[in-house]
Amino acid sequence: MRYSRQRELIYNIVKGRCDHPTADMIYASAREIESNISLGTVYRNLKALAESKEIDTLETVDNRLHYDGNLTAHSHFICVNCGNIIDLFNEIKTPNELGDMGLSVTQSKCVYYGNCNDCKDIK
Amino acid sequence: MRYSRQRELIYNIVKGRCDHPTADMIYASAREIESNISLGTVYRNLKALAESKEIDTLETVDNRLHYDGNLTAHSHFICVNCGNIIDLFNEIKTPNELGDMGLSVTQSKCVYYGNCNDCKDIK
DNA sequence: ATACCTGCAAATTATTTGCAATATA
DNA sequence: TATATTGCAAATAATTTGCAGGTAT
Repeated sequence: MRYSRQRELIYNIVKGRCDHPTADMIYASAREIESNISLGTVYRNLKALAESKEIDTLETVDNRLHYDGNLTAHSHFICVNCGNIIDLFNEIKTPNELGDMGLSVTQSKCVYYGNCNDCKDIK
Repeated sequence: MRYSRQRELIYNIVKGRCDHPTADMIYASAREIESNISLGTVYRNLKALAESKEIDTLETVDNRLHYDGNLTAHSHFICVNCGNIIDLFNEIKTPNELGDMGLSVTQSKCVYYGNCNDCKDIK
């Protein structure tokens, strides 16, 4: 991967914020600094950065991909009312522990990724 | 919600299969029985059934919403190579336990849903 | 009879891609 | 110089929606 000013900007934006922005949010931020950066470039670089594991992705019910600059292991709480996404560090897991933070959990979804038995030897 | 033959069909399709079909897969199944059911009807009813908690949704990296007829608490394993989605029951959680099933875990994503502090009193 | 629900097709939204020009190594 | 990357605009893919007619209660 060759260096590009645009990719570095996008990387820094994602790394520098604590919310979990979508591509268009990152595009808006980027244009404040690089006024003619294109949306295609933002999408292309977000995808490249995610593939090279420099940033992480978060899939939500709103059907838009969210990006996360924090690569340390953590979970997320998503408010079904306002859509706010809250980071959960320190192995906070039980509904009771989350309740103590003011978060009433109604549902949880846990997804593991990796290679299944059939694809064990591939890549 | 009023009864409709189409919704009952869609509901039965989602409940009756163990994979985690997308809207177009459900549409294809539905058309085998109800040959002129429309894609819009499938989308509308899947959304309605998910909102009324009769079926569940599963968000994946492929950016298509998957549906799950199994409402019992369980997690999922998604193969990053073939995209196959495997149900994980019985509180199987650690990478070691998953390894024993032939699943090599490289990543996990856990998302909790509910109301945040600001939205506590809403609905 | 009153809405809810449908099929259809067009609209919307998110994301991807082809291309000619530009920038990096 | 070779080719990765860009901006732009058009294409694609998933999902939603407006509407006129059909259907459940």
